Amino acid sequence: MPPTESPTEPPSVVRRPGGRAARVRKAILSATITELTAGGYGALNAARIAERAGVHRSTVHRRWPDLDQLVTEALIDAATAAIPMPDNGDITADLTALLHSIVDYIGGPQTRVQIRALVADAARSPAIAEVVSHVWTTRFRVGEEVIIRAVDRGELRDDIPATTVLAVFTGPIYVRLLLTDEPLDAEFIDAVVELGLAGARRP
Amino acid sequence: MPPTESPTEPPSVVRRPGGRAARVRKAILSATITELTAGGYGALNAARIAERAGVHRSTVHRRWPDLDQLVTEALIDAATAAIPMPDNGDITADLTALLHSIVDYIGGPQTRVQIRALVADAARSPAIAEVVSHVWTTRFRVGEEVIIRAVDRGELRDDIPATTVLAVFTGPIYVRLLLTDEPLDAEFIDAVVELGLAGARRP
DNA sequence: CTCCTAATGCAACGTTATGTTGCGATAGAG
DNA sequence: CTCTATCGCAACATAACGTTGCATTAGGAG
Repeated sequence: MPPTESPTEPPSVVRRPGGRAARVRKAILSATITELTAGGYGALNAARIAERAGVHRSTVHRRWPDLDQLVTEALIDAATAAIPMPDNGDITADLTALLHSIVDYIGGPQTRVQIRALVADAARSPAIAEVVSHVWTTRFRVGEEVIIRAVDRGELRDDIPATTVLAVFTGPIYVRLLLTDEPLDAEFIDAVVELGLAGARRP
Repeated sequence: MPPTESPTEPPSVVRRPGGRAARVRKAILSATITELTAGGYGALNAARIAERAGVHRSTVHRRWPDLDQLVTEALIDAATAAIPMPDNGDITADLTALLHSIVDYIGGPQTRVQIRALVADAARSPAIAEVVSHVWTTRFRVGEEVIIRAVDRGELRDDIPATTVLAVFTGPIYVRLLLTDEPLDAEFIDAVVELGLAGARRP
C-alpha cells in the first residue's frame, strides 16, 4: 500500500509520468482511436485494443474499469487538436480561413466518425455530456475570439452575443457534417460567410 | 417452408399486415424507443425491450438478427414525425415559426437522446449512414419549401441554393442541441433569423 | 549501482448479453 | 373450419466484459 495516497484520484493519473505507464496509456488511447475509426463503433472490444497497443487486456481493464470511459477519454484526447487562430485584421478573411481550417480538420472520414462518436457519447450519461459539451465550448473559443476581435475593430455589431454570431457560421457546417452529409465545398463556405456577415455587420 | 418466398427480403416485412405480427412489431419498436430514451444508449438490451413489449426475447432476435438494426429502424420510425409547414406569406414569420416548432419538437431531453443516437448510428456503417442522411434530407424538405416559396415571392435572393440558405438557419440550432448544449431560447432563435435574413434578402 | 515498489503480464474465473435452434401452441387468413 | 405463419418457451453456444491472485519487470530513489 502506498504511504501517501490521495483518497479520490482520477483513474488515469500517472504516478510515473516519464516512464512506462505514460507510454502504455498513450498506446492504449491511440489504439482505441485507431480501432474506433477503422472498424466503427460497434466493432470495438478490449481484446483488439490491447493487442494493437501491445498490451495485455487486463491492463486495459485495470486502468479503465469501464470501457466507455476509455473511449470517451480517447476521443476527448483526440479532440484537443488546436484550430489555428486566423488574424488578418479583416473579418471576411478571418472567417473564411477559420471555416476552411475547420472543414479541413473535421472533413476527413476518420474525424467524422470520431465526432459522431463524441456526440453519441454525450447521450450515454449526463456526466459525459458535461465533459463533451465542455470540449466543444473550448473548441469554439477560437471562433468566438475571431468574432470578438471583429467587434472590437468596429466591423461587427455588438448587440448580439458572440456565441450566437459564431453559431450562424459554424452551424451550417456541422449540420452537413453530422446530419445530411451534403458536400462541404468552398462554394458552400463562401455562401455561408456572405449570408451571415450581411446580418452581423455593423449598420 | 413457405411456398413462394422472395430470396432477398428485408427483415421486417410483414406478411400479415393486419394481424398480430404488426402489433408485435409496433410494440417492439415502441419499447425500443422507450428504453432508449429512458435508460440511455448503454442500458439497452434485448431482454428488457422484449419484457416491455410483452414479447419473448427470441421474437426480437428472430425479427432483427442484429440488435443495431432494430435500434436504427426504431429511431427512423420515430424520426418521421412531421414538422408543420408554416405559410404566412412572410418569410420572417415563416422562419420564426419553423424554428420554434423545430426547437419545440427536438428540444425535449428524450428527443435529444434519440437524435444523438441517430447521429451515432450513422457512424456504424455506410449503409445506415445513407438511410439516416436520407431521413434528415426528407425532414429538411419542409424548410427548403419555406425558403423556395419566399424566393418565388421575391423576398429572398435566388442565386444561392435553398439548402444552403436553410442550413444557415437550422445549423445554429442543431449545433447547440448536439454539441455545446447552450440554451435554445426565443432570443437565440430571433437573432439567428435576423442575422440570416439580412444576407438572404433580395437586395 | 542497488533496492524497492508501482505497474504490467499471465491465466483462470464468474457474469452478462447476444444470437440460435427445436418444438409445441396459437392466432390470423382464406 | 383448416392451414400455416408467427410466437412462446427453453436450452444452448458464443463472445465480451470485468475481476483477481500471483509472478515478473521496469523506473525511480537513495
